[in-house]
Amino acid sequence: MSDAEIEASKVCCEEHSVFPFEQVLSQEQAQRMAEFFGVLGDSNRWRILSALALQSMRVRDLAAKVTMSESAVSHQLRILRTMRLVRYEKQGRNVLYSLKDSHIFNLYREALEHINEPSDD
Amino acid sequence: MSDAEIEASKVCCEEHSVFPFEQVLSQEQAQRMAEFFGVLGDSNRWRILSALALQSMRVRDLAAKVTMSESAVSHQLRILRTMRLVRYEKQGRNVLYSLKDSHIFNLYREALEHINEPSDD
DNA sequence: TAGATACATGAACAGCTATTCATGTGTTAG
DNA sequence: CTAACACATGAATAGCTGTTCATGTATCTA
Repeated sequence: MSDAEIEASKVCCEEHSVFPFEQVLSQEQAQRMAEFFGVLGDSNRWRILSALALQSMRVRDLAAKVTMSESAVSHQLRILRTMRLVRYEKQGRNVLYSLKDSHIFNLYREALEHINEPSDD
Repeated sequence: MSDAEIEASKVCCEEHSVFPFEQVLSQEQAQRMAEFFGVLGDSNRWRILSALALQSMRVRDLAAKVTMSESAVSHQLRILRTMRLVRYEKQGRNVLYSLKDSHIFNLYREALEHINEPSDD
């Protein structure tokens, strides 16, 4: 491992405690955050995302997997697509949906860590 | 930097791509996630959190800072307290609120990274 | 071409949420 | 003790959200 790589690793880790706020978020910034996290504020969307994390799927199979109507799933996928959380790929009359990137994993783990943290009161 | 520290750095960084889902989230797991992220799905709560990130504050000052009524802020702080995102500290007839841990920073940065990511369509 | 299949979408409605307003509780100052 | 202050909280209401149901569009099959 080169000195440069070691430095890179160090920065990578320290990055997690970099203070991200310089002032109170503006209405617009706060709104953008809220819209994004709001999408993650629905249990059925989490079931859909976790299903797609395991395997890319058609709408029909996805609906069966998470026990929702195809219509409901389709509506939700539209929202997830708007937030660029899932990828859309038309294949004949089917549509294959898949997870777009790994940010959702990091968010999930971070949240889980927070939820499982001891009370400390 | 010792070899051990270098290894630690490496693990820290690689951790970010560890696959967290073994199967579709259960209704209960999904519900827990949704409840947590739902709290982050409100722009006023983000403004409150960002204000507290800059400085611990009384309810009254916080309300002024984010231009909300004291009552509205108090209601929101209750929700943030339930999710253990803020710390409550009574000081006479004032109450000092502060950010509880740094998870919120990581979530914020992760979200921002996602939001700012190029479309790639 | 006709019918079936896969998915999307608009409207409507039920349930949830965040604010306001009124009021309650505990603390400090006069 | 009394008034003012800081904050919390319950009820009510307006606005938002997610589902269902009906319908639309595109694709494949017979």
